Parts: sequence; C-alpha cells; structure tokens
Amino acid sequence: MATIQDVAKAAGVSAMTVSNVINDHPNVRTATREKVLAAMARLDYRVNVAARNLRKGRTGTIGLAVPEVNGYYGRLATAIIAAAERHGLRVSIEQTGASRENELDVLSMSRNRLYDGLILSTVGMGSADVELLKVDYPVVILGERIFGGPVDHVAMPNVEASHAATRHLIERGCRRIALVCGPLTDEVDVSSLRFTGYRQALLSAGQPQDPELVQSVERLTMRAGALRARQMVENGLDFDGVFCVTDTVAVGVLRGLADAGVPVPERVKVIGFDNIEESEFLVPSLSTIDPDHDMMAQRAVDLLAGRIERSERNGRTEHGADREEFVSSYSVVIRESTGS
Amino acid sequence: MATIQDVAKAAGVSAMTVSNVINDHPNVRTATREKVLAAMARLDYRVNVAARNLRKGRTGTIGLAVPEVNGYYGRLATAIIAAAERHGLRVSIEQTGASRENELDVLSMSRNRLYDGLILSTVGMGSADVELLKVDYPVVILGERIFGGPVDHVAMPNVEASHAATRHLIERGCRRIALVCGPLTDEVDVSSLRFTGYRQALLSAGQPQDPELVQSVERLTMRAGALRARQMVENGLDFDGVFCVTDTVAVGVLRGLADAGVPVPERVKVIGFDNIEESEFLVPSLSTIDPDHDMMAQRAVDLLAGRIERSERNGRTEHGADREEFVSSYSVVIRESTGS
DNA sequence: CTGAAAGCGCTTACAG
DNA sequence: CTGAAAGCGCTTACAG
Repeated sequence: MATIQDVAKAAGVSAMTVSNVINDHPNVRTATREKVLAAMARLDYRVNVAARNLRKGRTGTIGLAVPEVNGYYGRLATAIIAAAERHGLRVSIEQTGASRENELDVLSMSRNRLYDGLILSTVGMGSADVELLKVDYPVVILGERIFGGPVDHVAMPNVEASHAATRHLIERGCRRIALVCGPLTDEVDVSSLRFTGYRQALLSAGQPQDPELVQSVERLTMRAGALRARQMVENGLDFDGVFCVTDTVAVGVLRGLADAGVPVPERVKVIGFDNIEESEFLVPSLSTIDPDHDMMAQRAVDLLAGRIERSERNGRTEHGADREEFVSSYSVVIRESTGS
Repeated sequence: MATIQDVAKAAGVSAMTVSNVINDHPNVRTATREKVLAAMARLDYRVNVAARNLRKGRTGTIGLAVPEVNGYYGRLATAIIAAAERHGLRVSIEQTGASRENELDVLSMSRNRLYDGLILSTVGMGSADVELLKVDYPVVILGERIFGGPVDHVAMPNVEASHAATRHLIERGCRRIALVCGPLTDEVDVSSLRFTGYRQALLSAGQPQDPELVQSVERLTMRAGALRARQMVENGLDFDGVFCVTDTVAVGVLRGLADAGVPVPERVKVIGFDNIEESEFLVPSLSTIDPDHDMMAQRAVDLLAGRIERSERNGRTEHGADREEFVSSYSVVIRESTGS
C-alpha cells in the first residue's frame, strides 16, 4: 500500500505538496499537480483515513443508534443516511435493541472519537438518564422519552397527532374506541404520549373513558396486535373503533379482526400511526398518521452537523443554553380502514 | 480529552503500562493495574480509536453495501450487524441505491482502509464487472449477478426455490400461472434466475409456457405490483396463479387483485419469495419462500472475518484459489394465499 | 513486571 | 509555489 511519502518520492516533490494536491489546496502549480496525480495513479495510492482522522481529530462519520434497522427505523435510517450525505458525512449504524443499557453503551463508545457526533433514538432510556447525555461531543436525540435534556431534540407531535387520529374515528361515528398500545409508564414514551392524545380526544368529544378499552400489549409487534384483537373479540369487548399507536401493531390488529370475522371498516374502524410503506396496500388499506420522516431526519442531521462545526471551532462541545427542540409536522391519511 | 500520556503521568507509570492495562495484557501487577484504572477513571480517559487504528493498521469495522436499509435489506442488515458483533466487528452501512456506479464507488472507497473488509450486495453490477472485484482487501459478495468471481460469494437458491414455489401452485391445481418479475436480462439477476425456476417447473409439469403470463414490471415495488395485477384482470388475462419474485411486489399484487374483485385463493392463488415479516399477517396471509436470512448473514460475516484474519497474517489479500460459494437453504411456507 | 523510543501516515503552522 | 519537521495518540518489538 503506497503512502504519501512513496508518491512524493515518485513525483519528485515533498509529502506536503502531495497532501496539497489530495486536498485540492490552491497553491500548487498545474505542472506539479499533474506530476503528482500521475504518480498517485501509477502507485494506486489511496489516502489512509485512519492517519487523516488522527491528525484532523475528526472522522467524518456520525453514529446513528436505533433499536433495529427494520420497519419504521429502517425508513428513518434511510432518510438519515441520505441527509448525512448532503453534509458529506458517513453514517455508522448501531443497533441498541431498545435497551437502556445499550443506549448508554453507545453514548460512551462514541466518546472514543469514533464518531464526530451521534444521533440517538431513545427508547430504553428515561428522563432519569438526562444527566448521562452530558457527554463531550455533539448528540441529537431523536424520539420521545427525553425532553428538556441538555442536547438538541427532534420529536414527533405525538399528543396532537394522536388526538387528531382519535378525533377522526369519532367523526366517523365511533362511540367505543379502543386503544392498542405498549406498556403505559410514567415516562414520556411513545405509548404514553399517544395515550394522552387519545384520552384528550375522548374528553373533548364528551365520550366516557372506559379503562377496558385501553389494551396494552407487551411489545408492539404484528403478532401481539393480531393476538390481542382476537382476544378482544372473544372476550366480548364492546368496541367500534381502534386507534393503534403504530402501524406495525395495526397490521396485526387488522389480521386479528379478520380472524375473528369482524369486518373493517363496517363494524370496526381502525387507524394507525407512522404511515409505513405497506399501510397503503393492505386490505383494507390502513388510515394512519403520517409524520414527516424525511423532515425529521433532515432536521436531526442539520442540527448535529451544526453542533459538529461549532464544537470544532471552539474545541469544546457546549451544553444547555442554545439547544433546540424541533417537532415535526404531521397529516392524517384517510384510507379504507376508517371507511373512506 | 485525556491521552494515554496524561494517564501515565497521573498514575506515575509509563504510557506502555497504561496501554497494557487498556488491552488486558497479562504482565501487569495488580497494584499497578489498579493505580492505572483509578487514574483513567479520574481523568475520564477514552481511548482514541483513530490513533489505535493507524497504529494497528485496522479499524475493526466492516462495510455493508446494500441498495437501501428497508424491507428485505433491512432484515438482512439486522442479521449482519448481529453476526458481526459476534466477531467483535462494527458495521458501517452504505446505501448504493441499487446503482452499479455506487456499488463500484463503495469498492474504491473502502480501499481507503476505512473498513477492514466489505460485504457487497450486488444489484447493479453485472458479471462484466468481475475484474473490478480484485481489490486488495477482503470482500464478500452477497446476492446474485456475480458468480464465479474472484471473491467469496453467498447466495440464495433462486432457481430451485422458484421451481418449488411454482410447483406448489401446480400442486394446488393452478393451470395458468403468471409470473410477476422485474426486467428480464441476460445477467444473473434475481428476476432472471427466479424466472428460470418458474419455467423449469412449468416444463416439468408439462404445462405450456405462455409469454403473456410473464409480467415484467420496471421496479419491484408494492405500487407496481398493485397496478400490474389490476391491469392483468382488466385486460382479461386468463390466469389462476401468480408467482411473485418478491414478497414486496406480492403485497401489491394481493392489493391489486382485491381492487379487481378477484378472490384469493379461491380464483387466483399467489405465492411470493423472501418471507418478509408482514407476509404472515396479510389478509390473506401470503405463502412464500423462506430463505435462511440469518444463516446467509452469518455465513457472509464468517467468510469475511476469516479473510480479514488471513490477510492480516499474510499482509496480503489472496485471490482466486480458495474462494467459497455458499448457497443457503430454503423452505416453502404455505399460507392462505395458496389455499392452505 | 516495567520503560524509552520508534513509528503508523497523515496535515499544518512556519519558513523561504 | 514548495519544503523540512513536528505532532496527532496510540502500540510494540527491544531492553532490562
């Protein structure tokens, strides 16, 4: 593997001049540049990024920590990679498996200067862990659970959008609306926030809040949704609408209702949240909330890139003061499952 | 940011001893080790990975180049990240967008020693590009299109599994089986290979091969599948079975048939390929081919890790001679769409 | 069991 | 427009 020294020798110039050519610095005579380029081609020279990183103190790579690279997070990751590319940044993906421990691990790993910054999708960490976000490199939180922390935050309008989804069911004539959600906690997680929006909508409409209608499943998977929907029908639960806190679990709910012989939307109307790709093509197609994923991704990367630039100029990562909280826009997508 | 020198000074030892502690080398007295660990904790020391990489000549990171991180490739990426972790390797994902150019870009980028090796999912490159795979670092090809190349290769049993899928439809009584596939080429791409399996099955069963039944769409998306299925019915095409070359396009086909009022499986039976997560929960649930993704991922990473180790020992990446070609196993998953 | 020193391959003030 | 040299922060033969 040829080094910059080899090229310098072959071209009859100094290493610095080779470096100048590589980095497109202006002060190189055309003739010199060409000599160097020829030597580089001849020796099949490739810059050693590890050496450059060490010298520059940055790697040009950001970390993206998500629970997994599937479904919703796959879509998000795709958007983030695209946005990072526009900033000339590479993305390295870490899977956290939604565990608090792994999320914290990622935080201390990245400190190793492997990444110039980190986009962390918090699912396991709670607001009690806010202090641990005070690391000495740029971090952007993407998701719920941590608000008012020491770093930039990009989130969805969970409460408002859930309110709108539930209201949509009410407007379609539903009077007994079930909620299928994950475990409800005191934390500001996805399920709890969307539950709040659901409750608010019922309240605004003057509908009674029957605890039996709140169907919490352990994990928001298709399988869990299918199982729970069947149980709801078998147990004789009286309901004519379902707000599912994710499209993924809604796919299962639609399946479970079909298994139980309940026609959607005739007898029960269903709405989800996320607008994953398949929602449009299910039978019946799934009404849902469409948060602006691309904008969230773009924003998260922009914020991080800004932090990286500033911390480079200052030599320090600042905390507190000027942090940003961005909430994306959303729309209600009306399809067959709510009787479009 | 504390360096190893700072720690050495604080602990009253040499940098080398600190290094020995960090890397768990045996020859350190317990008392010394503890002094060093205490100093590390006090200074909040984190190893500088860039420096270590430069010194070691490797990064502990492998590249994974896939068209996108969604659907099928998301699942694969998840499995690969898990497998790499077992080898102590980090994974950096590059999106190629299925273009030949980007795939070639990734090949030359990684040469920059950013990655210790590369898993490349070829979708755009063709067999004409085989020579370009002769790079001086370990590469494993994951996918079709390039067989007999200079590097290890992990593939699916496309022809055999497609044969089995089609035979399943025949056994269910289908006599006019349509194929929904991508563009058919002379290359060994997914569509062409699966088309071959389809044709073989028809041949074995003594069924006529009607070119009208081969429905090639530009891109294998849900939308394209839905549109094409509707057109097939509207155009009065006579068919009682459909083999879709991917589950993704099959989701669309099921939707399109529903739009056209064609009951599945009563009038038309449908089978896909890939066994993506949602296939089980569609209405009707989708019969499909389940290739062993986890095994493919595991195998690809094992092969790459082996190459990395050997090229480290030899200081050279060998080509040709001992390359491996691994074909995964598969099973036919029978569900409602073929009238289970 | 521990240390002094070289060197991995770059980039960048500083000179000229 | 070009060069000599220092230094980024590690690891590792080589000594002792």
